[in-house]
Amino acid sequence: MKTAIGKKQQILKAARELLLEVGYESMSPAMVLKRSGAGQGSLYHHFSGKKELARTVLDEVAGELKADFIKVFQNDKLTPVEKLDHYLAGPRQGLNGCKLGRLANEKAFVDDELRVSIEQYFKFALAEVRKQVEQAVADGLFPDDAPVDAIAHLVVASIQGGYVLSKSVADGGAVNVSTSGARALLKAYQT
Amino acid sequence: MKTAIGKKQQILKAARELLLEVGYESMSPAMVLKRSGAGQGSLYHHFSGKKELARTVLDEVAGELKADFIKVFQNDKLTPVEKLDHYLAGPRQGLNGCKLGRLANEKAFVDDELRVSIEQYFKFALAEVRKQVEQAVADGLFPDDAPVDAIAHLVVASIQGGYVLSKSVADGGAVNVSTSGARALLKAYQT
DNA sequence: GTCTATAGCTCGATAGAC
DNA sequence: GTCTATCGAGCTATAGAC
Repeated sequence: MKTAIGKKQQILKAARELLLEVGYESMSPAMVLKRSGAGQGSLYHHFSGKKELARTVLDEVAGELKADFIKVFQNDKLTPVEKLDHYLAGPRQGLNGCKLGRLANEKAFVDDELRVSIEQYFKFALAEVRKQVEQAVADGLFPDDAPVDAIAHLVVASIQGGYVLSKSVADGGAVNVSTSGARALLKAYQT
Repeated sequence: MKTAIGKKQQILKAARELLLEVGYESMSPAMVLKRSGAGQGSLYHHFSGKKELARTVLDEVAGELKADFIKVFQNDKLTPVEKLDHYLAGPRQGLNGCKLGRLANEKAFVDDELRVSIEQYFKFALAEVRKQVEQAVADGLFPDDAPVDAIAHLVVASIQGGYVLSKSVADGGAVNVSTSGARALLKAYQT
């Protein structure tokens, strides 16, 4: 018999919110406990420490983002170029930042095991986008000499860079302007 | 008569390095003092605190980056599209991240006066890139109906997002792959 | 499994001698 | 203008009762 909602889930929920709101370095265990309503003991009973808590949340988030991805790209009624367009179309909330990409520059993610969560997600995303670009070339939608890897990187970067612009100029819409630029150029790129 | 190199300059140099290496939240005054060889008193004599120190460094950096920008875009022998291509060509060191954009997601930059340094830089960058895109349309190099603002955002985002990818997958080259994608699409966009 | 209490440390900033 | 000494607060983690 399962408990209604255990402290572990409340702690995970609070940590997920805080990782998006303030990032990893600025998220203290004390903040997590206050928001979740749990005591010190609960956190360190369920997790070895802050790092493992964050790692658990990030792996969950990465899995969800991958599922969103697959949902768009498995629609067999769309051409590869249409799938890329749908993926870019969003819309996105720029002031939050990407749940994973927003953490990439933090010190704890440089040499650390924490980075593997976001690394695996972005490698997956780049590979999925690249597949669509390759298919577009194979279908004659994009030029034969298209630099598929570069275009895949650009597609993902238009989102991540858009988030950086949104944060920098405090304009939640900037990320959607950026992706609309990518959509316009990809549309014109079709042969 | 000027002192050889005052403690103030040594502190600024150390802070500049640390802001690029570890970011703002993770840069403690103690680290700045250790690297610069100065004592506590020197830092708080020249600056009101950590925030003003960072603000001073970021304004300096923003000024330098703006100057680099102008150097590329004032070359009268290049077409607007060639200027954009030169700007994107870099190359860039992805593992460092953008000296300003890498900070955009930190908590202290959300509601804070610190953000104005990077906001002003990105607004300047977006405006400069947009001018080139507009000129390209005026010169008949880009289509008449080109979404100039969206393309300008995309150009800047291809760099910032490329840096995020480089950090995330621990591959310093990813940012240059991303910008090469933008270059390819812009080249093909010409009428 | 959850709680409170507290340890040991580092944070950003201040005091005051020279 | 530079230094050392130190403050109060908050950090991550542990101890141990229930």
